[in-house]
Amino acid sequence: MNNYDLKDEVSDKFSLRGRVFHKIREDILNGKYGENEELKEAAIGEELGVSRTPVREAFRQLELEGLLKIIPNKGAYVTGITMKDVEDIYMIRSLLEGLCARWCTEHISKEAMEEMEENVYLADFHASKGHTEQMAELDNRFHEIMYESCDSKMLEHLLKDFHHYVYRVRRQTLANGGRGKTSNEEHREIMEAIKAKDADKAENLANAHIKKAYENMCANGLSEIFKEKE
Amino acid sequence: MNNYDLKDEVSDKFSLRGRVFHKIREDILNGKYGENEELKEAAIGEELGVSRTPVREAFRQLELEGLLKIIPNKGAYVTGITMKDVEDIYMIRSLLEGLCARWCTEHISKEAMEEMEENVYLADFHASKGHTEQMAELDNRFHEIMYESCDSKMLEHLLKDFHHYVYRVRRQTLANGGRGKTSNEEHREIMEAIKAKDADKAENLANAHIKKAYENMCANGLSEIFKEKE
DNA sequence: TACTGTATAATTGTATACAATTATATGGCT
DNA sequence: AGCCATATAATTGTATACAATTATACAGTA
Repeated sequence: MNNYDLKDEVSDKFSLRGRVFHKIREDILNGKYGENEELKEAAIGEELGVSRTPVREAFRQLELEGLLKIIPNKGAYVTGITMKDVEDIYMIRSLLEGLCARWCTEHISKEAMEEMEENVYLADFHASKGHTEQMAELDNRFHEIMYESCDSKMLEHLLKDFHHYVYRVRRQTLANGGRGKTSNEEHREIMEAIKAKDADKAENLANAHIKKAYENMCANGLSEIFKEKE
Repeated sequence: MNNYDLKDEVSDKFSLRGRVFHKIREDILNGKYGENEELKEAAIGEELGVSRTPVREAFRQLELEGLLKIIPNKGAYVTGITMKDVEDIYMIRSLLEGLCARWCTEHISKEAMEEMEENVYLADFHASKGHTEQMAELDNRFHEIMYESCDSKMLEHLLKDFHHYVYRVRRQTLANGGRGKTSNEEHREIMEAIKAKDADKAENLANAHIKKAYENMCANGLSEIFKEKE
């Protein structure tokens, strides 16, 4: 079980529709379908061994996620994700993670605060050992704790969406650079600001944290991922 | 034709599914269905004179919009929108409109800039005449110009979503207070900052503009709308 | 009465059939 | 040849039929 399947709550993995939804989304995000490619209900259904009905429902959901563009009576076309989209998302995320850190400072529970501290200490340990897999898990969890502790369903939902949307890109670049250690230093600072109830500081730090993450991504071959398509 | 039906691009109004989607959404936002009420596919379909198929598709979309919660094999339940949601959205929007104004400053076209100027001058005129209907239209359009000129599909989409999401609430409170005039003063300042290529100023002004709009909403009976439900 | 298991009904999930729309191919015309 | 109209095929939109799951009612038992 990984932490990235944030949409499971809404589109269960076990119904046909849910499985189709997840499958097509992965295929789009992994580049199986190219930009502007037309997806045919019957073809997808046959490939997955289901009828058109669940495929259609999945299409409608993917449209609202922005991954498909459906033209009535015509077809469904892959929207994909561009380098500019990634940049925009990170700038938007930067602001929203800042707000999230602020609200977190005001609303975080004792238990969540403790998990956050634990997270930072544990990540410190894994960083020293070079455990990249665990580092990635802990990084995700750190942000998730923030999302869940800001006491805003709206903001939580938004940030989780973004987080997932750039998952594929992150996965590629996280492996490369050895940002794990410095990233966790930033987590520690954010955590301490929250603990000290310094909302302004927490906001600014979280803000900067995302921007640095983006800069690091760029430095570590974000353009490589897109070079074949753009 | 009003400017609020921003989802028309994605769920056309003329297919059955599109009509069902819009109808149910309106009914939820207008309070026809209460919080946590269960919506049955067959009942809705019968009421609208269509089969379950388009109803199901509409349900799946409404789930992703956050207006329905679908429990597999069980049912669809109305989520609704709370006062806290509105507050959160306005705080989030405040940040994002700021970013939008910044990007606008960097990317707006000559034509859009001109339309924006025109918008402000025209609104000035209608404000002096007390034409609230036209003022509302121009207010919407002002923000839409910004959204469309920030050169970011991501941000544009997000802001249009939020804008629509609080439509019902805005409609109720816009009529009350005579904020039209002061609101347009703020528009003018934002417009001039964009024209002067002062991104920092544009961002700060747009930021404050949304916060003031929210404060005005609260002062003009936001709580009245929710009093029967919360 | 309270509880439980089972049968029945209601509801959602999926597949299929048919209608409407759009794309493609064919043939005649200039 | 190039163009247009028409026929044909392919694809999406909707309705219906059936399967699977969940809720409800009821009888039997302690």
